[in-house]
Order: sequence, then C-alpha cells, then structure tokens
Amino acid sequence: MEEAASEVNPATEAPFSRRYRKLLERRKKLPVWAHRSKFIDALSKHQVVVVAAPPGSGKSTQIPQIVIEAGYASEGKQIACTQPRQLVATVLSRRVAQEMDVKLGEEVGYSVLFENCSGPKTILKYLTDGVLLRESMSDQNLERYSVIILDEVHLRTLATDILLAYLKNLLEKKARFDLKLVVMSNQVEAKKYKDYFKGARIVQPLPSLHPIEIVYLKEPVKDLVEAALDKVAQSLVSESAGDIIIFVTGMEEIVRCCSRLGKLIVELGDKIGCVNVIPLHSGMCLDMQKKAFKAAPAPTRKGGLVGRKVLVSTEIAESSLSIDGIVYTIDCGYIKQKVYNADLHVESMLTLRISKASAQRRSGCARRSAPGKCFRLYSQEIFNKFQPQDSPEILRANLAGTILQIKKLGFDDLFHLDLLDPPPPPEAVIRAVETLKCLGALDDVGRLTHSGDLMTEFPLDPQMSKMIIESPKFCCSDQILSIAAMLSVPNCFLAPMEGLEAAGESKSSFNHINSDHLSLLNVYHAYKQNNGDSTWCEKNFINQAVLKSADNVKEQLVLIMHKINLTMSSSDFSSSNSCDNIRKGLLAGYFMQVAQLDHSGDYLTVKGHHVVDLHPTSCLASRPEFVIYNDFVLASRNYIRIITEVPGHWLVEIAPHIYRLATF
DNA sequence: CATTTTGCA
Repeated sequence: MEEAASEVNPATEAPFSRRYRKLLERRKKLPVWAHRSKFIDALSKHQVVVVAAPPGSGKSTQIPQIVIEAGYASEGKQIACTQPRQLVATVLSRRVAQEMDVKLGEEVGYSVLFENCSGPKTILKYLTDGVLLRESMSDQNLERYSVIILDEVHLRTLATDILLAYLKNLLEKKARFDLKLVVMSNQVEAKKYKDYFKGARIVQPLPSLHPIEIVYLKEPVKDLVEAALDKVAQSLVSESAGDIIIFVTGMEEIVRCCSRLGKLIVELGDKIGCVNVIPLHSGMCLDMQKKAFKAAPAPTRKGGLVGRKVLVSTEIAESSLSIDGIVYTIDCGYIKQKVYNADLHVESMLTLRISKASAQRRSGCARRSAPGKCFRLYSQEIFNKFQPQDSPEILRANLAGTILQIKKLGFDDLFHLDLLDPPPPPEAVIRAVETLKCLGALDDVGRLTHSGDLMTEFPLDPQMSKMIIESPKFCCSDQILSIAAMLSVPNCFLAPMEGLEAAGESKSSFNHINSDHLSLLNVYHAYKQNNGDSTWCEKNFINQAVLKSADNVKEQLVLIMHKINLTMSSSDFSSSNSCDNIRKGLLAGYFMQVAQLDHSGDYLTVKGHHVVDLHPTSCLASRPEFVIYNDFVLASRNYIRIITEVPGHWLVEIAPHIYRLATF
C-alpha cells in the first residue's frame, strides 16, 4: 500500500528542541544532507529504501535523524537501527544522544533507548541485528517499530541474512503496510539489495571523505608485527600528526604488538610526543573499549610535540567505527575466521586473507578527520588476488542454532526463506537438522518440540541450551549456568610474556581432577568469593573483564530460566555427588561430542571417527576411556579442547537414543 | 605440548 504522505508530519511541526533544530540547520550544509529531501521523498513513496553509501558519509547517525525529523516516530512506535556490532551500537547511541537534544534512556541489554525531550515516547533504538532477530521471535510482525534501519548490511552476518529474508517475507505477505525499511549498504552491493526487495528505491548520499594515500609493500615480510612496528615508527617520527590504527588478527598479536610498541616508544624518547597505546579486542569490557574514543593525549608542555593515540585492534574496529583523529591505518591483510565443514562436522579457526571490501574499510578508518594514509603490509599483486567481497557467514557457519530460530519463526526450513544468495549447501542444513533431532529439539518429521521451543529462548548453541534445560533433572542448574557463561566468553586466563610460569601455576591451582569444565567453574566460584576483586584477579592471572562479562551472562541466563518457568534446582556444590551431577548435566547437552580412547592409544570422536588429541591446555591428569569435549580445534593437529571425563555407562543412561548397551 | 574473530542474554 502506498500510504498517504499526509500521515508524515512536516519537519517543522516536529516538537524538537531549539538546540536540535540548530543542529539540523548546520547539518543541512553537509554534503550528505543535500539529498535529505530526496531521501524523505523516497521514504514516503516506497516501503523499502536502499541507501548506497560511501564509507564515512555519516549515514549511521544522519539517516536515523532524518527519519525522525520526517515524523516517522509517531504513534508510539519506535525506530530500530541495527548495527553488526555491539560496540558500534553503543557508541553511536551516545553520539546521537549527544548531538540531538535527547535523553539517553535505560540501557537494555545491548540496545539503548532514546527519549524525545518533549515527552516520554521512545523514538530511536540502536541494537544489533542478532537482537532484532530475537525480538521477532516474540513479536512476529515487529509491531513495535514503524521504521527498521539495517546498517552495514553488506557485512552479511548470519543474523543479517536471516533478518533480510524474514523482513522481505513480512512485507510480501503484506503483514505490515505501515512498516518502512531502510537498508544501508556500500555502493558496490546496493543494486543487489534493490533487486532483492522489489520496488525498492536507491538513494545515494554524497561522501564527505578526505583523500587517502595507499602504500603497498614491495616484498613480502616474514613478521607482520615487526613490519607494522616499522610503519608506526615511521609515522610517529617523520609523518605529520594524527592517530594510528593497526589491524592484526588476534589477541596474541595484539599483546605482542603492544609490548613491542612500549619499547619502541621508549627508544624513540623525546623524538616523539606522548603516545597512548590502546589494545582493542572483544576480551575487553565495554568501558575499556570506549577508551579508544578518548582524544589523544595533549602535548606535555606548551608548544611541545603533539600526543598520539595508537590503537592495536582486531576486526572489531573495522566497520563503521569512525574514531575521530585517525590518520594512519596499518593493515596486515589477514583475518581470523571460524569456518565450519559440514562434511567433517568440524569447526576450525583459520587465518585468511581479507577481501578487497574489507581492505577498503580498513583504509577508510584513516580518512575521517583529515587526508589519511594507509600502509598495507602486502603487495599490490597480492591485493589484486583478494576476493572482492566478504564471504557471507551463512555459508561457513554451523547452522543448528539458526535452523532452530527459523523453526521458531514459523518456517519449515531454510529453503522456505527467500535468501539473498543461493542457500548454503544441503549437507550443512541436513547436518544441522540431524543435530537438532538428536537433541530432541525437533521431532522425526522436523517439527519444533516443546523442548526445542524452550531452547530457542536461550541465545546459545543448541547443545548448550539443551544442557541448561536438562540441568534441573540433575540438580545442578546453578553450576551448569555458571559453566555455560564461562564457555560463552573468551578465554579468561592471562598469559603475559613476563610471568608466564606464575600464570601457569595459578591456572593449575584451579584444576579439577577430571574436568576442564569444572576447573572453569572453580575459577568462577573463586572470582565470586573474592567479590570480583581486581587485585585478586591480577594476582591469579585472571582477566577481570572476561569474568565480569561471564557473570553478566549468567545473570541473564538465570532471568531466562525464570521467564520460561524452569525451576533452578541445584544442590550445594560441596555435596558429595555434586561433581558427578554436574558432569551428567554436561553430558545431557554434549552427548554428541564424545571421544573414545582407541586400542592404539589415540582418541576417536564418536561422531565422524576423527583421530584427535587432548588439547595441551587440558587439566586432565589421565587418559580416560570416554571424554566429552566443548570444541574441536583444527590446528597443527586435531585437538579437542575443554574436556570432561565421563564413565561409559552414563552415555547409555543419559543418551539411550544414541548409545546402546551393545556398543559398550 | 599450544593459546581463538565476532555476534546473543
């Protein structure tokens, strides 16, 4: 339906404060606003508008503002603006709240609400695509929103792909005449989204970019961290002022890079001004991450050398994070990704080449405030061989959790959704359905069971959700929730270069005789007993930020338990059979991830018959006949990681549909 | 003996 344009309040009638109106006046002078009226016009005539934006055009803050200004926040409905990353969402929230004269409301999970200053009405909400997808499970028509803005759609997270298909279906079956959808992607991919949503209109804002100079290496280098440091030194000493961002692949490189940087800065002495080195990765709490947005240090004395900020970051800073002041980007050209192989039923971490699009986003970080410079630690020839776009996550992910969500959303399977690209290979889907059937989430004909329905309430892997909903049967809900929380945050053990030995000792003090899961629980309990004390964490080489978030996760999981009326039945951890019960609880979810000791002394996974080894970090003292494992890591050898010993007869007891007496 | 990206509540 083409709704009447009269429903849209003209901007002038909107009850915005004087400060906000002034801001609008100023914004209208920026290039992107030259297309303001065109955008509003498109929005009033079309249900779907695709914004084909060059990076750095400021669309993530400006488009929502234009939408609000055009009066689409009326009638008690909200406007959702999704971002692929939580960090981006919260930072943008703050920024927009500051720019518009708007109160920052409560922070709910990962989303932030705004209140229009003239009244209590909620008008804009930044959230991640995953959260919006979860919301649609309980609010099938997404009735609470009048406009949904999907940002950075071209990054193609699993949630984005499913959301796109879901929203497309919602519009096509005409469930929401009044819903407006704004899809924001990069310029290259925009047409694809226009064609996907029939009748969509493309709007193209102008970039507000400074030029960027790109420098390639002529020869390949041995050590990327050293090569990066070389470029940092060069930028610090001989290039003009401006902050630096270094993209590396992982935590280990970040730690190494930061410590080398520290030394480098000392060596350079008074040739340079004050330098702040800021690591940026997911194992840091939000507050620490937000430090990245603080301005570089001021010169130590008047007329002294200008201070600089050096960010050492993973992927997390790559998309739409416009950190002001960055002038230099150093890009290693690699990314770490989890890739799932459905045939082998194995997930592995791979260090892969980035795409051209990704390389462009990385270099784009450096051109927000001034002309920038990007050092690429690879040659032009190598760049030419990069894939043009990022690989969609849906093609390389374990789909079990997604299929479960899709069932909950009321679709028979993935193939009934009109996906943007050809669907993932049938093997991947079959594997996922098989897994869900084993877990009892789907019945023989593939319908969602009661148990499966409960599982969809948890934002976790199906095995983990299963483990949780089964936990009351083994009187260990509290402990299982703690373990689930510990498993869903990054590794909490610190291993600094200096003090590696002490760190190892401290780690083994938490060891449980036959279970890494229980060792993790020991860490959690010790952390709680010490009230999260930071000196305790430091002394024990525990990453406080990680434990903090584990604690937070656990709290959320407890809330979900209450919400779905599952009783938190747990016995005291010190009771004699408590450890056995917890291990049974683990098995109730992870019975498909079992490995058995072979005659030859190797472990074989029960599913898939892969030869594996216990990961060297495991605390298991012996080599028991049966172990359950949390994950399967493909590295120099096949390792299973986070392991718990289980007696063979438990398998038959707890998963009789998989293990029969005859087998053992 | 080998250490892992990001996303959810």
